[in-house]
Amino acid sequence: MPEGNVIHNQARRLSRAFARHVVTIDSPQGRFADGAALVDHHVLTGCEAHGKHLFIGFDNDLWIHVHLGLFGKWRIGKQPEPEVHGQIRLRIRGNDKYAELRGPTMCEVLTAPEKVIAIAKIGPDPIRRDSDPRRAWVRVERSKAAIGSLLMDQKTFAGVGNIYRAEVLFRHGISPFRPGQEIRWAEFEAMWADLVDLMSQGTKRGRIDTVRAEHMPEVMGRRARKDRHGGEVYVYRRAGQDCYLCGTGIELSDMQGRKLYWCPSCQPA
DNA sequence: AGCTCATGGCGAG
DNA sequence: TCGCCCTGAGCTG
Repeated sequence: MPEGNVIHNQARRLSRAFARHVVTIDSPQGRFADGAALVDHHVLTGCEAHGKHLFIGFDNDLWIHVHLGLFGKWRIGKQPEPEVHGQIRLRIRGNDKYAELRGPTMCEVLTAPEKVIAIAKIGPDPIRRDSDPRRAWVRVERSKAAIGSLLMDQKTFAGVGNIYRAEVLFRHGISPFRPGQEIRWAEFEAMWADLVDLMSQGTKRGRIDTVRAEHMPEVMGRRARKDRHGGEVYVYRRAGQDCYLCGTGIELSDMQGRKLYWCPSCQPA
């Protein structure tokens, strides 16, 4: 259940495990058998992440394009690999490592031009140094849609998901319901810079932490014991609990079918 | 054992 | 905007 930081992390791990190796590619489940045959026994040249999209390159100029969706998962480990169990869409085997992909929304083979087109459809990704935030700004600046919705729009902010959306809005005191048109350049610029920092940190750590150092003592003292997603956050999945900073109850509503968390007092309309 | 929910996105209407 | 796809963990009973 990944946001962009996780995909970038996986791209690095896959590159480290397989780049420059001749690899065996197959599909134990069978649903990717045709695609696997196109790149099997080729040299894996490297992996790239663009937002939540992962591209795995081969020396015959073909790419595997993977999107995990909500349920997809990679498992990467050292040989010997465990016995196959469950539905493995794609398996990669090198000299000493293996990787298994389960449950992706998308797993297909693209030619190099098709890969260029796929990337062009994605907006700027805060984790990539080559991203141009002005591409996001022009979409925000002229949109009547809520900023909470724009942050989840992959053509505007590639790689941002439900946690970073909620947390970056909280950190900047911005209501999720404010239209893009009413966001000022300074606010946008600050949020973008913050996403670059938070998501890059998230890539290294493999978890999403958004609580500022000066608030940690307060948060650690009052947070609920059980929260599965793993990092320290201000509002995500904290509906009904008190805001760590002002004590107001964290609100929950539905925005385009996704859960949205915010503090009505720290993020006034 | 069965149900619900999850860091997503697509296509039909 | 809704339903649907995909899988696994964490509940309930």
